[in-house]
Amino acid sequence: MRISDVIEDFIKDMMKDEDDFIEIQRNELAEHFNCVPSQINYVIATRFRPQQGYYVESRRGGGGHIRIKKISNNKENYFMHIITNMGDQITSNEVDILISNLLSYEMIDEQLAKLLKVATSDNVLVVPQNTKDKLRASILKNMLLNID
Amino acid sequence: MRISDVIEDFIKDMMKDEDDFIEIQRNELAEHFNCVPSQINYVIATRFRPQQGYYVESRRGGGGHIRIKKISNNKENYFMHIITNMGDQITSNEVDILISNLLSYEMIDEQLAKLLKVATSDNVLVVPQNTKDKLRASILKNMLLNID
DNA sequence: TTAAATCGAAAGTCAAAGAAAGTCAAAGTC
DNA sequence: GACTTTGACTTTCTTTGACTTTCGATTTAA
Repeated sequence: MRISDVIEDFIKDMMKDEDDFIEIQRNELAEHFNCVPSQINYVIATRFRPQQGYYVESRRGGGGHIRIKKISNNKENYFMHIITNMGDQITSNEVDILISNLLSYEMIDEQLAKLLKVATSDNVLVVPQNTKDKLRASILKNMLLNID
Repeated sequence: MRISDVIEDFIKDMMKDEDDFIEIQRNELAEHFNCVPSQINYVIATRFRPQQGYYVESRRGGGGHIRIKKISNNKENYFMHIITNMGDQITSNEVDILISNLLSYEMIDEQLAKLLKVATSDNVLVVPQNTKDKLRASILKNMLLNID
């Protein structure tokens, strides 16, 4: 069996018990599985993507960590559906439509709608035009993942 | 847990009770936490910046002290203060601290904190490293401006 | 008697060392 | 050919300590 799969299972096993998120130390975990630390990055990059329902954050330096959050079950249906089907780019127009759908189904309120809109709007994303849609998709997916 | 975080929490805890400002002795505090005095400077420099809503002044020599003042208490002012002091770049670490301040002063709730965090987190902003802080500032400012 | 020098008690600065995590591309496997 | 493993190198954040500056108090000198 691949070491990546073993690590994946191990992490998912940890998640079972935890409610909110789990925190790992990259080096420690690598040590435990006798692999190079960057293997952990690989596992996370391939098995814990937003599309798969995970949100990951980390901190370097002394006392650093990697934190992995699984989105809760009640969201898994609708939001996950959106996220998995979004692809890795989305235009600002498409976001508009998406948001107004969410609103009309009352899955989000006005305040939240505004924030989603702002955080993904063209004027706010101060990066080259041709990179906006990709960035927008990333932000949107991750925000949706984190709505209770 | 990092000693810097412990010290940060300790100071913030002191602030909770005080209305105007708190005063600490650098050496005394360092002694208390069994660290070098300059660690206190580090904590202040990284966690109590003006951008984060604090104003710090100090006095050397015998009977010296460090005084930390929390700026404003009312939501509008505080938000405006943050926004005007943010400059056009902000690191993800600074955002962390800012958010935890907003949270501890109950200016935002957990849900909102999570969204601010996510929308500005390093992993989510899929653009070149050297452009992240600028983009982050833009997103953050605009989101803050749109909180009711 | 008072202005200047001195002393000790703070706090400040800065750079080096340490402790994580991230990146990327080459090599290996299936 | 796609996925995985590996490792050298980079970046970020924290801790530490030697050295500097500032300030108030005290002593010294004119």
